[in-house]
Amino acid sequence: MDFCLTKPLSRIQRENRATILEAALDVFSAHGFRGATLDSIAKKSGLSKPNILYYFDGKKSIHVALLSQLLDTWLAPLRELDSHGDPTKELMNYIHRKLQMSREYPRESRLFANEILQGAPRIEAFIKGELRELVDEKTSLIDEWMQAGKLQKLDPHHLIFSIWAITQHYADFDAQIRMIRGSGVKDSHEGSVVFVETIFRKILAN
Amino acid sequence: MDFCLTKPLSRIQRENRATILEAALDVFSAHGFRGATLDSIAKKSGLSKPNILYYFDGKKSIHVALLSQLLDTWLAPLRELDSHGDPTKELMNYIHRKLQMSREYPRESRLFANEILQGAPRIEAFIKGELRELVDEKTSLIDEWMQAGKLQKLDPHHLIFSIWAITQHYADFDAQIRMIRGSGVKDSHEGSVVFVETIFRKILAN
DNA sequence: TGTGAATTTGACCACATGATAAATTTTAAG
DNA sequence: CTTAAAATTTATCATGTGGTCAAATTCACA
Repeated sequence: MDFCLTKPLSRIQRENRATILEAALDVFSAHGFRGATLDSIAKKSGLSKPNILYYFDGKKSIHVALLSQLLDTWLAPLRELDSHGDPTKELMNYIHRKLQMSREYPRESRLFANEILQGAPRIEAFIKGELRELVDEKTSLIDEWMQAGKLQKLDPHHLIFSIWAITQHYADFDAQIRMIRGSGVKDSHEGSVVFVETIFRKILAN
Repeated sequence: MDFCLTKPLSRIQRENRATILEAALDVFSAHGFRGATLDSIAKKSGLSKPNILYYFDGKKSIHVALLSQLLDTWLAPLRELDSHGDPTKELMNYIHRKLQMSREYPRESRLFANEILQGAPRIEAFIKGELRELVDEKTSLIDEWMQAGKLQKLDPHHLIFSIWAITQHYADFDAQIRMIRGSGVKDSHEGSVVFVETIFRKILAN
């Protein structure tokens, strides 16, 4: 069994698929695709290995399900960049939402990072298609704002890359950050919000 | 055989160990530790699998050799941050060198990223020790500069993290960047240098 | 409660992969 | 050249892992 276009899922199907995906997200984000094993997913989910393969067509199928689930939510914040809003406010809002996603969904961020690190073999079509289109659209908008003198003139592609870089860094390199700052830091999240807010306001200011 | 503290290496030993490490860097950086196989390293290096195990104690041993080789060069730029130099110039120089390393050694960057993504299991001691000490030292220096009014006041830890985030992003997420910008970009490197230079000058300006 | 469908399990299998041993070839010093 | 050490290969092993299958169990509904 796998995705089912014809029949609605039963209660058990919905619950168990969700359980499996939850466990798989843990395992894939922590060990990468090759490092993840069906056994570890089975153990973490509390289901037997054959039972997992009853709900998904295979290891790849679970991975794909996780990725496509992720990609949907990944695009949302950028999509909401509104051409009618105030440029700085719109971009700062985007940055905040991206940072928030890194905090709330670090596993998803690492899953994505793992995939890109390895050359994005399984989501190449998505990046070259949907994502690229969206980025093209939004960089055009940002460029208009810049040409209109409402933002500092910069390469809008690099601006977006830098937003991704910094916000995702807090999720992807969390282990390093924690080891370097040690336990002597009170509110690690608030500090990053303030810092990111500060530097991007400066970067965008005309 | 593995590292040899007692005897100097023969010519063949030096050459073959270098050949193996070169091939292994390709494989480990592209597929992560678990995704890398001795067979693929053997194939890429042109040596037989048992021959590889004649030069290294095992897969782990090759990986450790690569990491420790990497960590040495990784610290160098930050170490050179000079307390007697001009603060802005020193930091901009550090940023440039870090960006240059991402361009010249993208495989090393990805090897490192892979390791951190998975919780840095093999270099925890290095990060909590040597790296953390160095970062503490340099953040203190940067903080002095800030308190002396020579730089914009910011959390120096976050400043360093943001430098790492942006510079390494160009190596680690290269696949994504290329797919999004497509083939219609002439000098992709020069653009990133200009952008990074611009935003960090602004960030640091008082 | 009875019945067929849905779900779960235990026992496997085939293959990839890290690693070893012994035999063979190559290297280099005398 | 000789010859012992170094280097390389062939054959092989043990284990982990993705995946299958038929039997057993549970579930949902009349």
